[in-house]
Amino acid sequence: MNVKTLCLGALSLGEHTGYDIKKLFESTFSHFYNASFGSIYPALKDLEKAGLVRCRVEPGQGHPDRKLFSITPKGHEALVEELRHEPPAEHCRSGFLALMFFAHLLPTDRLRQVLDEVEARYGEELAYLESIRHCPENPAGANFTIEHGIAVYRAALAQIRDQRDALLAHHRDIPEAFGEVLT
Amino acid sequence: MNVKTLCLGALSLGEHTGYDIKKLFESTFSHFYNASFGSIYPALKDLEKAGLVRCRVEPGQGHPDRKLFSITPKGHEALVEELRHEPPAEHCRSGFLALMFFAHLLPTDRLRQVLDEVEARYGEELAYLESIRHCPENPAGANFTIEHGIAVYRAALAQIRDQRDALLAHHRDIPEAFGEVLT
DNA sequence: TCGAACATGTAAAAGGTTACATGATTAC
DNA sequence: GTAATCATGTAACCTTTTACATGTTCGA
Repeated sequence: MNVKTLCLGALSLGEHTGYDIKKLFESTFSHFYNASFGSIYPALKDLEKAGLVRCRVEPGQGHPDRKLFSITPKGHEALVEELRHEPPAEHCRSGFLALMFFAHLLPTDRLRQVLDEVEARYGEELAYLESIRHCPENPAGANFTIEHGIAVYRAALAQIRDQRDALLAHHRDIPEAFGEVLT
Repeated sequence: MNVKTLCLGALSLGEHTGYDIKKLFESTFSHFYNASFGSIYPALKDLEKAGLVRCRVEPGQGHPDRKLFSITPKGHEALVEELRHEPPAEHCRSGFLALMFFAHLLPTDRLRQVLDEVEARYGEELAYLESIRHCPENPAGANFTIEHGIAVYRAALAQIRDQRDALLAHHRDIPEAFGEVLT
């Protein structure tokens, strides 16, 4: 799965600008995919060159012309074909868990700060997903991803809240200097 | 967080070869980070050049010499410093949820196959994490990441098992051809 | 008046994967 | 005899991020 396919997928939902698609990545897609302008705009350009999307220009008022992209029949076919063969692979890299793995190397304050930050972030993501769930106009698959996100964030938050106090209580600050102990 | 920092972290646990570190990524780290040989070996080389790790060569029996890397005091300092400043960012891209979002574009058989595949994979990951939990020699942080993984996989599996039948029951195969409906 | 939202785009760099090259040993 | 495990490494490629460039409108 890549940005190009997801842009095509976004356009299968209706006509959108690159800016709109960025907002989609930041909202509905945010718990399972991210993309920056630097990958979205070139993706749209490639898709247009390949004839999978077409573009209609709307004069801009005080900002660049809006380029409204829509999917073509060929694009729809290509999307269906890709979804049929794309393996459900996951590339999850959690800086949070990587940091936690080495908790014994962190100062206590820093450990607390990391836990606070992640708890707050997951809380926000969860609140957002809860605010958009049970939406009748969503296709069934979209609701599945929302429920999945809610289930996962709830479990993650519960685990963090459950373990944080014990973790902090047993935590010892590392000594300031190590000298040549490990030489 | 990147492969270089995690290699340094791996070596903070003891002397290891690049091959060992790869196995660590595939086991203990697998639910929050992945890395291939193509990134591990160059990372180790860079770390050695920077004086953060050193290398001891053990003659190989029927295979290339084993290069045993260990962290230097300077490397330990650099690791602690990086962990202190690295933000707990996450880059999770789930091909599974991306596919599910567009479930209405998938043939029913394919949808079932995706669900089966992911359920099996999560089940294996969960079983693995459950097999290594409560290990006394693990640092507290490592156990935190294991418990976190267990909580998240359990929730994910429960959600999939809870929704899959309803999802499949209401699913309609897409028509074979679209023609010019969207033109 | 200051920042956020709207809107597009490029170029360089970072980071990593995939595929390749090599080859012995061990377990089934 | 065939596949997996052990063991290292490179090079080309791919994808994506980051930083930059530009400029208006609207709300606090």
